[in-house]
Amino acid sequence: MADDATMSKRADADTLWSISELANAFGVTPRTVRFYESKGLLTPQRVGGQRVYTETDRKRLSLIVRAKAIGSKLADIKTFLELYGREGEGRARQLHFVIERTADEIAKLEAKRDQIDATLNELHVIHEGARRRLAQRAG
Amino acid sequence: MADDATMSKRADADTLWSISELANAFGVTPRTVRFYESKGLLTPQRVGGQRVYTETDRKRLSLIVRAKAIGSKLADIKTFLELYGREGEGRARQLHFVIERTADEIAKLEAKRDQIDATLNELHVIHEGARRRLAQRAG
DNA sequence: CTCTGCCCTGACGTATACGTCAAGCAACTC
DNA sequence: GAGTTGCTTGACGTATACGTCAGGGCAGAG
Repeated sequence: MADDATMSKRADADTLWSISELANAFGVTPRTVRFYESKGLLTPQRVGGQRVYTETDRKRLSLIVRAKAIGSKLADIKTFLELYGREGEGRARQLHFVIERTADEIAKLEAKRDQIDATLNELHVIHEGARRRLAQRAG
Repeated sequence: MADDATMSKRADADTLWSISELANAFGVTPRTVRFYESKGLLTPQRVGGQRVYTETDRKRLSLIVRAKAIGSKLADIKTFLELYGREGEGRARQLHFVIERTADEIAKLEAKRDQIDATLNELHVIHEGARRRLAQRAG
């Protein structure tokens, strides 16, 4: 099963990054990346003391950045990341944990999206109202 | 009783709240409400030193709480509130300001909603994957 | 008249999420 | 081989959003 798909993936999957390369790729600072590591969100390998990041680390950081963008706290993101890590494991309790936690997160995010939609509606009302007033004034 | 609807409406519009009543109504603490005032987000009237909140204040707090729930910072919420305040004014520069700021906020929120949708999709994949594994295991 | 309850204003403490030095090692360049 | 660049680990500083006393006032109940 170690086939072509695996091989072609490996070209990407084998790419390694330094801390500043990875940080720049996501518009954050090296300090931020180290901070995430100190919080247990990233666990890069070391080569002579220097941090070396793999594709897996990159994906994790990607998720962190996006989760932050939607207002999640780092502590929440940590459990969130653990869902990805545990998904592969087959034990029933792990699966139950994943199912419950994802359901929770889904509910939370959907509620958040509803709030955003409500706020968007209000903003549209204000926006269009102001535009109409300006148009009347000009006309 | 002259008119039930009018009366009950007036009762709402004229209802006054103490700080703890208002705070409890939104699940926050009086300290939080005072903090928002110190940041210029609320400007209740005073009666012998004591804060008295009207329906307008209540609506503002409602907006603050919701905006916070979707991850806005208090500083942003302040300008946001000012959009509501300025909407009534007719001066062209004010209208332009409102139009631009609302457009900005709309763009931001739509981007945020897209991020949430993307994350929701991933969560659904994880959730369903785990459920299938559990089902196979059971079956 | 004291007790209870709610209010007030500072002032200091706390959690989160980093930024900003400081001091030092390692590799490459000139 | 001195300088530049990039990495390392602390340690301390900062902004946000409050929590938590501390100390005091007023108003009604007993």
